[in-house]
Amino acid sequence: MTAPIQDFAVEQLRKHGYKLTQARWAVILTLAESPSPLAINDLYQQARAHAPDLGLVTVYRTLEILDSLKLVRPVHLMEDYHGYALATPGHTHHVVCQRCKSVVEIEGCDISPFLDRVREETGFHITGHWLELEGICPNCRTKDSGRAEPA
Amino acid sequence: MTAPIQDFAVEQLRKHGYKLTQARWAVILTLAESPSPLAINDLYQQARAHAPDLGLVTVYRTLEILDSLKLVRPVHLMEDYHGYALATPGHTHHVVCQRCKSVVEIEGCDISPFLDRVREETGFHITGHWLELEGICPNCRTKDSGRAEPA
DNA sequence: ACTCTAAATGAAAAACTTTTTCATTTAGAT
DNA sequence: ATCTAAATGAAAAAGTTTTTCATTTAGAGT
Repeated sequence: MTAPIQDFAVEQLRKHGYKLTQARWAVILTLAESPSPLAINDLYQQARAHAPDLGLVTVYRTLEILDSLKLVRPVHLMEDYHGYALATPGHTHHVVCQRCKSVVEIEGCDISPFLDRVREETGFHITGHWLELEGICPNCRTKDSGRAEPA
Repeated sequence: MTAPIQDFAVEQLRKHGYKLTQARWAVILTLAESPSPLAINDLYQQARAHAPDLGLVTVYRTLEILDSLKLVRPVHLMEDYHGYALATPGHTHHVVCQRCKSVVEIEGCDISPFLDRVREETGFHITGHWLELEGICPNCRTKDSGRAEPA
């Protein structure tokens, strides 16, 4: 079993000289526990379960740090929703379930044939990409028209 | 030579029963003329060159319509910037130049080998994706450390 | 275990963004 | 030219994010 993702986040935080405060722990834990990306306000609400007098400002500030350390990644959906999910370091992507909004992180991705084509057609030198996938998770697929609303 | 992209937008607007007002024309033209995706406020400022007493509210409202008709697409960059670019219908992506922020639309994309892998690994049934590419455009590449700042 | 201090916090205010409301104007059908 | 529903801009309201500042806290040094 690999180390929980929140441990990595905490380790990195420390490594970069940030203190591990209750507020930060609450935010990290909430993100780690959440099956789906959390919009800032939801993150705030849920994190208060772990740290009752957490302030919204602190959530902003913590996300800012986590983002700068690449420990969290914004997840945009095709429709409206926009939230954050914890991410392991390196180049990863997320698949989000349309129905229940749960996210799964995907390591690596090989879309080089496509990138080659773009390079040829546009003359751009491609330096990076951002890919988000949307689908239906196995769970929602079986329980076909079942429940499965997230918090 | 294919029809200018703004003509298509106007045609669609009409087809859906929207009036072609000065304000809307200014917004569409500004987007069409812009080499790079425009954040809402920049769009507003620039569009006022075509319609001096345009209001910001109208820019919001126009974008809302254009978005609902899929005539415009939000473009997120890895770093901060977030703006809108006119898009032809159907499934397309954008490549954005890191240096000068110019965008080029890319038609079609075949990343199915990758999608197959994700399907296998996660069990998700993939229904859609959102891909954005970042790179250096031919222009910025040749004029190596040259200028090339957009508006 | 206790002390100390820079870093972090929450509350309030300020700044900024987006949406709503409403009286006036305009596109375009007749 | 006339008419009317749709669209507009200005102002207000609602919502989001950032700044400021006095208080609290993590954790290094003792």
